[in-house]
Amino acid sequence: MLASGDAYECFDTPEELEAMNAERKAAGLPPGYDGRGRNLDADQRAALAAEGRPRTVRFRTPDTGRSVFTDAVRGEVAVEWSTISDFVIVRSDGSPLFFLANAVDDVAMGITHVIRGEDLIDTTHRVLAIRQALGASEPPMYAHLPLILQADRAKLSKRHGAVAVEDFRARGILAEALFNYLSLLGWAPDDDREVMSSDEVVAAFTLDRVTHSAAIFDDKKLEWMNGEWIRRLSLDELVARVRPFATEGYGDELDESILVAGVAVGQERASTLVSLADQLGFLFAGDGFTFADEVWEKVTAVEQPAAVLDAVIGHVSACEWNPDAIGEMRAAITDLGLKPGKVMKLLYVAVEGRAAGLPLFDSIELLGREVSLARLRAARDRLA
RNA sequence: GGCCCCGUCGUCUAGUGGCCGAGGACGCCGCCCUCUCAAGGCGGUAACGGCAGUUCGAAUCUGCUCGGGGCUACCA
Repeated sequence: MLASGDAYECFDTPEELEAMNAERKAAGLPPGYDGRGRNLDADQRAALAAEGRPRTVRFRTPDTGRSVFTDAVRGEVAVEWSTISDFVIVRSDGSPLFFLANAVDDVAMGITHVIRGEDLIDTTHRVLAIRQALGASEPPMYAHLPLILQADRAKLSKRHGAVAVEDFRARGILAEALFNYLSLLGWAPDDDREVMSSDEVVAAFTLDRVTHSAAIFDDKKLEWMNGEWIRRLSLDELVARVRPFATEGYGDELDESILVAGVAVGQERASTLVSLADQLGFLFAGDGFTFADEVWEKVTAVEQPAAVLDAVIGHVSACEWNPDAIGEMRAAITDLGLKPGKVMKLLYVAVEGRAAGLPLFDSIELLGREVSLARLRAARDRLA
């Protein structure tokens, strides 16, 4: 490109370029290279190089005409060459800039389709010009996808929120859900489907249905979708996904049957693996079990809390051992003239340590009669 | 500042001149179910940025305007 004149050597110092842009700004001109190094002859270049000045290579952009390419999602995209000044393609340390590397790499690898973010749409003109100067034929098909923005409409950045897949994984988001959610940002199938597997998305995807405007990332919808996927997983699969979080929180020696049973109960409503694992805590607390102090006052501020606990203790110590039979405790509560729903939170705190968690009757069954009674009695003692 | 891209409910979107007095989903609100709730059921709230024009007819076409984003580096 140097030989053909498509590119030329420059010897400007950073200070000079800075001064040039300051001047242009002061004169009301847009920033950009003024082409001062364009017409140096060989002797001048040699002299400047001899001075020890930094050497860069700039691409010579046309002074007139337009650059046009057809984007698979946006159609024809054009820009006047006069608005693009000569740009650097080789740094003073000899390394190539993105535009050059991009063009060369795509040509070398025979790339046929370039599908990327809309933030690169303007650079396409430069890359295309370099390809042409390189003598490459048949430019690839370009498709620029809309950007994903944060709630404040700013570009998603590492400084705000989770943007790395590891962060989503750590939050207990399933890969299936993240893929599914992301695929629906800037694209939609021609029917009403939303919860789709990657195979279904791949089968339905076409570039012409890609949206044109940027999309804002909605965590709420992601979590909803994650819940949908948690419900779709087989129990074995879900247990495998939850296990790491459970062992991290409750130790490596977890009772497998309890874990499986707990996950089965939690699968119905959980929205993330983390929240599901979190709800399992009371099953593995052992002697370290404690009530949530912050809610104790509130849940005990009901009618006859002591009588309720006594009645439930009585029922649990004698009933058959299955959720339905354990659930008969409601009758015992009703006998006291109380509505079960009104005092149930007290029992949740007593058994699970918190006012809301896995369904109580299943939880008591999993915990076993002995442990359940011990916890109920501990709550009763604390009341007194 | 210049250039480029974009503009339908709070959010993701369907919609390509009449089927739209705008559909779905998340969220939110209410009710129901109910042992808590994060699940489920039912219902509701809520949008074509604005102004001109083209047309018998515009969310859909054109212009202007306003708004948002991107690029404009010896970042990628």
